[in-house]
Amino acid sequence: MARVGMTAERLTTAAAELADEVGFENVTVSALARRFGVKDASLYSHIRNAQELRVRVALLALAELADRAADAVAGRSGKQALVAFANAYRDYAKRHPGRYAAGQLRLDAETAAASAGRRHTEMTRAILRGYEVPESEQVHAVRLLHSAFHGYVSLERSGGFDHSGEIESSWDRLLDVLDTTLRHWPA
Amino acid sequence: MARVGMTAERLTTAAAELADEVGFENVTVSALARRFGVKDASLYSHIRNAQELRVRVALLALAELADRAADAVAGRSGKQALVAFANAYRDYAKRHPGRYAAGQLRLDAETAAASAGRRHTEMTRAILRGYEVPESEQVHAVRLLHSAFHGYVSLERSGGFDHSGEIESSWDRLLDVLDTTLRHWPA
DNA sequence: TAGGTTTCCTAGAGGCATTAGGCAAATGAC
DNA sequence: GTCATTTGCCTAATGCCTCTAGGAAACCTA
Repeated sequence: MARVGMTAERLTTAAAELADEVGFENVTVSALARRFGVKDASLYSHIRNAQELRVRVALLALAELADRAADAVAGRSGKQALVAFANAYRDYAKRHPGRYAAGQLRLDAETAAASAGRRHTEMTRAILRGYEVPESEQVHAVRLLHSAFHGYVSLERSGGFDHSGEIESSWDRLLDVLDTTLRHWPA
Repeated sequence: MARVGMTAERLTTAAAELADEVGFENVTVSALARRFGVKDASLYSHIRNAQELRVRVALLALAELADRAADAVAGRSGKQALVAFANAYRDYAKRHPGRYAAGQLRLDAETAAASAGRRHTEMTRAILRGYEVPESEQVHAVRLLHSAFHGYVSLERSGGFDHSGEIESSWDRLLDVLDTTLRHWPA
């Protein structure tokens, strides 16, 4: 039986692509096997189980998002950096809905610690350098920003904003308001 | 064959309870059938399919959350109302993780319009009465609040805050900051 | 080339979702 | 109470998904 050259990395990449096409929840060992023209059982030479596949896609998504955000933020500071980061974040979610969803997977502590997730935090801290948020408040400011971005994108994706339109202007206003809030961080 | 008295409502309630126990994604027709001591196929006398079951649990969760929030907000205004609403929201998510997850299900436009989702929006608008956010900006302010609350709860649930502690103080600061932001809503 | 390792397959088991038809309980009409 | 109709549960079956174990062939190394 000729080998098709599957590797865990190839499977992961294909699963990520499939996630964007059919939704992360519909990425299955069976669907992936069909994509490679092999039988389901063949995949277990490369991945332990379906959960490992999901975790791999999640890690890939977190890394991609961090790269995109880093590119967008490079050379910018203050409001420009904030807006660039936020737009990279939302843009990624819109272009790669399945990967974005994968990035929300709950990971075990060890895996999470090794993921690109901490790069997101570091980048956000770097953005805060353009503002005068006290050191003791930085963890709170980081969480406010991540909550607002993720919350907006999440509600947008689940249709929470479908009835009232103005989605783009709400996003722009959100960024304005957050910028102002950071510039006048309350004591 | 004696009847166990299943109805769509009873199935929905049981599914919601099961969601909180094992996670919304693990609520299946099979698991529910086991809970009632009947065979899987018997449930189809009462529900059309698994998707209908999920939608029903989603609607139940949205309604419960709206009731909780309404109770919490009653008789309060300004920052107190904001904090009460937000705390009801997060509290519900913590006590009923499975139901909360169900509430995020993407619904078709008709179902969404008939759901308790709009009550959330109305309540938030009522909270804004305690602030001087211009009418034209209210949709943006509502979305900022919902994004922040949902984002925080969501990231908390998926372990995004596990590495740095201070989760309660970050929440309290978030509410302070949002209150201040509303009081000085930027033009 | 020989031998060891790895990858693909088959077979199978168990879980999940759903349909169709049968039988008995429950309900409604007289 | 009797009878007809409706409804709810079951069985049987189909198809999809996940995963294990063992076998055959491809691949790699010495």
